[in-house]
Amino acid sequence: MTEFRSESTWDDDTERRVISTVTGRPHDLTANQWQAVNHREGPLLVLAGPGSGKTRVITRRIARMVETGIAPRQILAMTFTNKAAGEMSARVAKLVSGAFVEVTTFHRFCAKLLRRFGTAIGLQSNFSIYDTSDQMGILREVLHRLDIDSVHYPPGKILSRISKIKNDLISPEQFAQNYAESIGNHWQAVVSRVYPAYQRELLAANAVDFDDLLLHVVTMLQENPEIRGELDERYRYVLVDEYQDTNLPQYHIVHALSFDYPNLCVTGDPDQSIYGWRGAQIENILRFERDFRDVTVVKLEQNYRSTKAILRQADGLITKNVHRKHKDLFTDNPEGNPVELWNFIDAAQEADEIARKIRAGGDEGDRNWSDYAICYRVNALSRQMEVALTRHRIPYQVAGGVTFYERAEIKDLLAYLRLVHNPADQVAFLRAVNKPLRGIGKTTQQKLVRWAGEQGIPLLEAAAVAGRNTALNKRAAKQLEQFSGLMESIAHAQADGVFMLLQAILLQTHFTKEWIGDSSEESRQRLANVEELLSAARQYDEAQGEEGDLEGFLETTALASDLDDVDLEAGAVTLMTLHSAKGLEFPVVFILGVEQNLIPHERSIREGNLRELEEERRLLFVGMTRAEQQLVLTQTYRREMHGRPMMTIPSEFLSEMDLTSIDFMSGSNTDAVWGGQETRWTYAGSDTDSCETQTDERHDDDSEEIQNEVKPQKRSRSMRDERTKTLTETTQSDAGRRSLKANDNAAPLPPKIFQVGSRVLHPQHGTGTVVSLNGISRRQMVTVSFDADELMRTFITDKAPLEPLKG
DNA sequence: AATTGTGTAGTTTTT
DNA sequence: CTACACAATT
Repeated sequence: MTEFRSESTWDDDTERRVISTVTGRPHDLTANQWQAVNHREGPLLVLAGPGSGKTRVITRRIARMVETGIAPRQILAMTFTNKAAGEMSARVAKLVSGAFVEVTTFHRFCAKLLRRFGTAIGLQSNFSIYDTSDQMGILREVLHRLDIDSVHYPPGKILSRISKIKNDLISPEQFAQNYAESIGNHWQAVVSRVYPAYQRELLAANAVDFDDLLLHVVTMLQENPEIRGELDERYRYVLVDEYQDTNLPQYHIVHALSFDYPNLCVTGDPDQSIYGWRGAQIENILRFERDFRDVTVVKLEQNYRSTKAILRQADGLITKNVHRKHKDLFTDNPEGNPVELWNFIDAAQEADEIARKIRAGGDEGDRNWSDYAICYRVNALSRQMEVALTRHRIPYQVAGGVTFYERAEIKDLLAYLRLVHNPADQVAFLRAVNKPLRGIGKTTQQKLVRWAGEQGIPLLEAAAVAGRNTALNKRAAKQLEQFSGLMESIAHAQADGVFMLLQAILLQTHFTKEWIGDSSEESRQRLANVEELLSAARQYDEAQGEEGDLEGFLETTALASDLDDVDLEAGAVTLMTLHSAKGLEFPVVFILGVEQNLIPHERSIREGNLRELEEERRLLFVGMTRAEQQLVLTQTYRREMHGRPMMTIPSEFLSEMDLTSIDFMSGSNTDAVWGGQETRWTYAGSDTDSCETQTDERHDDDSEEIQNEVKPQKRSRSMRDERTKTLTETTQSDAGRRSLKANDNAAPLPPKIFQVGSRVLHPQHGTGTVVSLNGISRRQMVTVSFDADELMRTFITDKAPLEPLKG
């Protein structure tokens, strides 16, 4: 036993002083957590389940390192989001006052490196950072010049392809060469022309896109071993959070900084890898132990967040993933309420009932609005929820949407700032040049772009000498020269800080002139936005003191995210996608639309690959594990998809859990039990009248269109008698349904009871054995393996002429 | 140069 | 159905 050592440390959550034990381990850390916190030299992998106190471990570990004598400047902690970086940074600062530890995002860190070392790869230090709309601007120019039709080749799609290629660390030259050497399709042909041109334009504009921030750093580190060595030595202790979400460039960066000093600590959870579609490589975390020698692995499996009931269902789900490292999730928390599955007729009812429930929780006084989160797979689902919350007068915030810095007038103003800072910035020039309107229209702009391209000079320079361009008419040339003069004057304005510079711009350009006299709501909003930008600039200046440089301000605006201003204590219900919910926690969580084609998303089903399906499962897992006390999943009977009402199919994930199903579809309830699952059994007879399923017997190429569209009732009888064909095999005519209608006011038919393994009889297919059950209530489905042909067929229990056999 | 019309596509999006 | 981009108007 080591010598008794008395020490005390700050509890980062409660600010309570905690006394250490004999082992030196603080009371508020478990043995595993302490092992991670106390680890010093060598690679460390922390596999942290949801709610296992991962952030605490990281911050405490950083504090511990500083306390035990490591120079703060040798520590680098990297996260993905500003928010995570901000929180972590604040917690570290609280633990070790006075010591500055660099806690930053990957992108910010890379931007910083490029400002310093970017010249090594042909970038000037005042480069601009292009967001998606800026990228579009460049790309449109490129497409126009290459005479590529943007209808067949949408810029957005091209960009995402380029992004994918970049994330695979393939340079334009390599891509073009690969294409030349192999038989490519027309998309590759286009990309092999566009990608190099796009990249050239970016460089000419002294600009980088988000991917480039990482990519250029990788290149810079590869081509300059001395810089890599210097940085490796400087950052001797590197920590990376959410390592399961790193992509290839990030992997290279982290490794490049951990070669001579492999004190790399990564934390993450393979089960929460949900950004594979964006290039994140779950393999990075899975192979960590093979990437380094002598890796210490710490597993944090105890959950401090959720009830036993919630954790059990989440764990039950995630264990269905085949490609997975085993983890034993457990909690000492109470059992809590069962996880519920609420069944609704449609999205309107779904939204209304949830709002009603939240209202009741708030009114009873034991819940705050901010206790609730409503999550969904796609943003489109937020709409009806918003309507319902508004109607019930419940305050809410939607994570996502348009970032402040992406609003038109703000981007316009920022374009001036960017142009001051980086006169080569083409997108900024084109944005600013005619706002406010000064008669420099599209044709003039195109002529200027062409001419400047030929001359090989930036647009601003070309504008300054526009008189020499014979293609331009006199008037246009004069306007351009005037604009150039204006920029000159702004750049030389006696401006101390960003705030004053912005004021100079507003003054000299008469930016707000057209809105000032106008009392319309739109103008009012725009002026308010401008005010807000001014105050953001002032705050920035104050925070930075005399240093208040333009570069830093622009970087902050460029790297801002719409998640940054989600305030968890805002006293409002939070609406967000399952993706943006990662890392958050709420007492009560609703997950909307747990339906096939929504989650798992239709795309992941269509691709038919397990990898994508498993990512969808992880996504649901992430959503479920956000809940502390109460978790509710919902599904509806029909839902509008792409504007058309469709019958839904229960998510296949539902059958992988054991949820308490509650039916909101009608008032008349009869209890029933299936496969040990308690269910409120309902027939919504009156409602069945208003909708009808339709056969999808087309065999054209469009047949990937999903399942059964709901049609209004005015259909011929013959149409009504056609068979329903869902994704599943199915259903007998609606004989069953008709009898139901006749029985409208009579006692409902008892449900047929099937269990996995039980024997059944089908009039056409003969006898068989039940293989699995899926779905609930009226849409409970049963998959049967038939004796005759050994084929599996799935039926909607309630519609198929399938009878349980005894024995 | 702004307005109106037409067509088309329609996940998720830490930066 | 709706949002968006682009084209064709005035």
